[in-house]
Amino acid sequence: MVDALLTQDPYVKVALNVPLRATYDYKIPKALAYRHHIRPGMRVKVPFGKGDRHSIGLVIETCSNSDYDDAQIKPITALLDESPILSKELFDLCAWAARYYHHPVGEVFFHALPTSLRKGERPEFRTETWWFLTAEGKATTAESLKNAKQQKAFLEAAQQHEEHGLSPHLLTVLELTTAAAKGLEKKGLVRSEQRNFIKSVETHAHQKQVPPTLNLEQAAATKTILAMRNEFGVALLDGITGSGKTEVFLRVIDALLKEDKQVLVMVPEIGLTPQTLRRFENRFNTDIVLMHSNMTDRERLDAWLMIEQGEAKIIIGTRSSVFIPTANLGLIIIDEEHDASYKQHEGFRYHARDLAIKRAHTQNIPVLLASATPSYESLANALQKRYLWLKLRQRAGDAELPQMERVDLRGQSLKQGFSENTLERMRQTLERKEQVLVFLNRRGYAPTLMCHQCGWIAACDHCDVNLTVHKRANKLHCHHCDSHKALLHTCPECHSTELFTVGEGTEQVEGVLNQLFQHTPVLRIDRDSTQRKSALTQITQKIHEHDQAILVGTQMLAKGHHFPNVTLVVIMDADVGLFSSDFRGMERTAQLITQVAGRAGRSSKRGHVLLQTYHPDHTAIQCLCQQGYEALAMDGLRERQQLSLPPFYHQVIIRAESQREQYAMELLMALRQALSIHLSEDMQIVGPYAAIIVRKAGQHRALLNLKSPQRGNLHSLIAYASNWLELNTKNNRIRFAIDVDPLETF
DNA sequence: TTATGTCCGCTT
DNA sequence: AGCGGACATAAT
Repeated sequence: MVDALLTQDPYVKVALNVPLRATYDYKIPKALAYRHHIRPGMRVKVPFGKGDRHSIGLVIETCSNSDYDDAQIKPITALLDESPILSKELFDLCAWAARYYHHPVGEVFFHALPTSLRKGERPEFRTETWWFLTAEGKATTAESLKNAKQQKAFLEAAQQHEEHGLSPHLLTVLELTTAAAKGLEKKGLVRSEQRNFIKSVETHAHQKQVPPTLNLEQAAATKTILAMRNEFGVALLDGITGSGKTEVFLRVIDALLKEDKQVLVMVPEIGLTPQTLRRFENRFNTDIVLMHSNMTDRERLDAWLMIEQGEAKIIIGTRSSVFIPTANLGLIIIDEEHDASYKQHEGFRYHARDLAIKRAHTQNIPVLLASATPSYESLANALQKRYLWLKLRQRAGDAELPQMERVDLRGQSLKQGFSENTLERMRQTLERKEQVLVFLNRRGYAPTLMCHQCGWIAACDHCDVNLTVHKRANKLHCHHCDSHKALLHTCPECHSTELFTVGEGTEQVEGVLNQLFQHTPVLRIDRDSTQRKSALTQITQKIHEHDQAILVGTQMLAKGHHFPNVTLVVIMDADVGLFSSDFRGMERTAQLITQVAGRAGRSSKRGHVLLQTYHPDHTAIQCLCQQGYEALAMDGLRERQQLSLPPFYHQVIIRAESQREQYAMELLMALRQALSIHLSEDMQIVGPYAAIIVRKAGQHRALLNLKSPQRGNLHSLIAYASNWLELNTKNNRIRFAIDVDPLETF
């Protein structure tokens, strides 16, 4: 019997890219089994759903039997990979993540792949056409082609580049046409060859920078990190703004490159990648690959392959790059590790920092977390000696940390949000030909549009929020669901034309400052002013052109930018987040203020920070101004411990949403009931409660909060809950999401 | 009466 | 997710 030779199991469990927790069994056609050995991590095309629809799936395991009746099991249509597309390591990481985050496996696996591979394309580089001289072409003089100018030029070039051939890149540089090439090919003088596209072979001609001298702290940190390079470990590089963390990265990377290892550098968002990229390119003579959501599918696949095959040694990427396959990874760096954008807050709600640590653990390599304002989680780990705590408390060069001053707004008459005192300080700064940075974390013109006659307020039709006025765009914009409508000039309720705005956003402040400082350029940096591609670069350029300038912006300003001539930072409203209902409000505010403050005085001139506040005596504001972020964080951690909050307690939030008002809440009440008999002593259930913004994008939202000091019990409870939810949400169009280690609890 | 909309349930 | 089938509602 030929079949006896078959060692392959007859069935496979396949994960599909659908929000379903189940995997599906298929049989392996004999013809396929004879020729290929199907293993976990390979992609297959399978029939799925009604009609003759097909989906791409990933093989989870092969098995000798199935719970299903053989007759019901359909055969695989095609095998798409000869070897697993996901390495064992990444496969295990995804499987672990699916379990940890209680998310459907298929979606997790497919999230780890670039879009083109999700669709079933082959994992191959883009190819490009190169042109080479033939023996005949070598013997022919270009002069003999005097009638065909283009061909003559082409042949000359081909002869000049006989050794390496002509790349498409060279063709454009030398202004040669493919038409000419094809003409010569017919004459047998040149031939073409399809070659793998490897990232444009731009020789980075600029001179490699000479590394600056490290100060003692930097040198010590570098040494310590290098000492842990051959095994798993987490180091927290806790360096104040301007302390030269990046320089430490560069030194460590340099050492690893010499050992031919790869380094993954994660950054919070795309905005930071070009800047980081430049800094790295100026130092290293190696291909650096970027990975972020603004790239095309093709670019992403090429980048993915470059890393997988070890062609590129350094990758700079956002959240999703934690899943990139590597040939020889030696270190993961997570810059601005406190940043909330490492956590995906939709669909598969993973935290890239936490997954990076998990990944490093299984690959036995170190992780470097870096921040001037570490998350309370990481600080707790550092305090408990789970992470190595490396502190940089000196600014690089002769720069000093800026002085933080409170500006008491109580009883002051304000000029469009500025106190007279603040304005005077701004004037003085500008007179010294220095720059002022004004921070206001609210974009648009004003957060409210109100009717003077009847008190009507412009609200979103789909969410329980007010609409933000955007004057320049002449729109009312919902910052929660992105819907917008034309700016109104008459009240829809009482038809009065006396509509007025309440509060200020960056757009308004920009206008105000233009009025107040007519001879000073005012530059706004927020999501609206930087939407166009390269707009941010243009603005940054302008900032560097002028010595005197005012920058106005939102938290975009807080993220890693270097403005050497800014010596005064004005924080317009330091009280936002002081009385937040979210327990992380204070942490966030402190991080934001500290980061923005850190933009001041980065060169030799001392910087100053003005915090406008109505609560100058608030302990947090006082602590931040006088003792700094670390002291405030230590207080915060003590408080978290007393109140049984993260990182001492672990949380899982179950969110439910439904078009109908009460459905989500009722579902969660029933769930709470169902869970109550499975509760162990140390577990708490809070809720269900309505989300702070109950209705968002037309959906009514409720939450159930589960807490426990121990992960184990919590996870089995969630596993039960997720099953229960799958069974109980089928028929009433309620959608649910499980959020493990949530960053937002409302 | 037929065309169009909405909800439900199923995928191996 | 994405689709078809069942049922309900609106137009002809």
